[in-house]
Amino acid sequence: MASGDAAAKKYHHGDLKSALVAAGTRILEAEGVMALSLRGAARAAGVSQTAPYHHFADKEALLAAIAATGFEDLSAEMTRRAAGASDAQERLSALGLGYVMFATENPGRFRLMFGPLIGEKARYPDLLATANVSYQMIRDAVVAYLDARQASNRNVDANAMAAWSLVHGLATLINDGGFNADGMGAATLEELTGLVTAFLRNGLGRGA
Amino acid sequence: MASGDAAAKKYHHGDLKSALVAAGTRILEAEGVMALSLRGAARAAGVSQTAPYHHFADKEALLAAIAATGFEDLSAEMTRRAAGASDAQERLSALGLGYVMFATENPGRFRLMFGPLIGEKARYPDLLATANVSYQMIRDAVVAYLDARQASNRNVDANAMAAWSLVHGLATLINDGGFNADGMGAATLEELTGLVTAFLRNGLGRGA
DNA sequence: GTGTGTAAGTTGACGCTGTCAAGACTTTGG
DNA sequence: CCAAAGTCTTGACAGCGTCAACTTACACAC
Repeated sequence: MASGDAAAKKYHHGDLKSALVAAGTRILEAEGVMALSLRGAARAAGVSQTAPYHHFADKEALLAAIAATGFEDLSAEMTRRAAGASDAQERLSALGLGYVMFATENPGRFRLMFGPLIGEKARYPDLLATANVSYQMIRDAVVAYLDARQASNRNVDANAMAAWSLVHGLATLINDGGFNADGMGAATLEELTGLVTAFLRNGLGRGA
Repeated sequence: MASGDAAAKKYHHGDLKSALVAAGTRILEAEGVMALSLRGAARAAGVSQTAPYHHFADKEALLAAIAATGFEDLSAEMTRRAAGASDAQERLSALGLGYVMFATENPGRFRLMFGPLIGEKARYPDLLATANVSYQMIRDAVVAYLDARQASNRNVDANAMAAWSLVHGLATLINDGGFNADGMGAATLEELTGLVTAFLRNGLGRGA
């Protein structure tokens, strides 16, 4: 009764839930949100159209699961980028860069994570939990930054939100905004990172 | 042959294109993106399901038209807010506040304007044009701000992008992010505005 | 004014989607 | 070893975007 090497064409798939999330992610990044259908994911996983309903309540639940893995990967990317940081400011910049990099390398998932296709995010505890991990990383880095800087405004939540807004807006606008379109800014990613760092430190227009 | 007071049940609607945009906008804001269908908009406008195809190439074209009116209203809101500003910094803050206010008051349209449902925005000249008007307002205000401040970094596009990112990220996160959900920041809009202003001026943590 | 071309509306149909109902197979626990 | 629970199936329904073919109304040339 050893299960063998391949999860071959058994009647019971074995791990259909993960397979659907993987297939959905692939379709999402390859062909866009509009092309991601529950039936398509089921086809890609080699099961019938209604099999997913034994693992997800509806399409939105699958989207939420995909988004949750997105937050996991986002946290991982930020962790990786910030690994070598030697002080609070370097760490905050590294997190921001990781955030933007994840967004530009996984635009489909990033849009899903923050977009309107998942109506009530609060209904998916896993999604909320993974999202909170990412947020706490930023928040903690902001706290350390404010400490190291002996900042005058210690409203941590507000400052964290401001820092998050900056990188989130940048990521969103690179993906969805009109950048590169007809006169809108043409700065490189490196320039932007430097500018964001300077912005964090000294305000607008005071960069290197 | 006077046309009378109401655009009654004539065979020719008269201004179906505008009616579809209006109906679509109403549905979008009232019931969300997922509930916005071409057939539904046609029903709301009192015409058959295929009538829209005489005015829009496909559903995406209708979405683009709705998004274009969104940019018009965004520019109008920013103009209104900035009307009383007495210096460059006040004006920039007012524009930012107008931006966030528009986003929170018209979340459906805001998401449509920047979201993935309109695949190739470059294919809709009207959309690009109206979007550019909004962007130029911000950009011009940033130029004035940098001048007034005798800023050291005069890379206008990069600075405009940074400022835009800040307000855009804030608007997006308020609408779609996990704010108010389980520990994520709970600052008021006023606090945030003040913080953003201070952020622009002096960097993170240096606010009033 | 009449006639004709074109714009704007119609019905009908196609394949696709999300989802429900009911049945068949497979694993598992007593 | 059998029953219950879990997993996957086929079949069906309404709604969607879109195409094709047809009809109605307007607008301008004569």
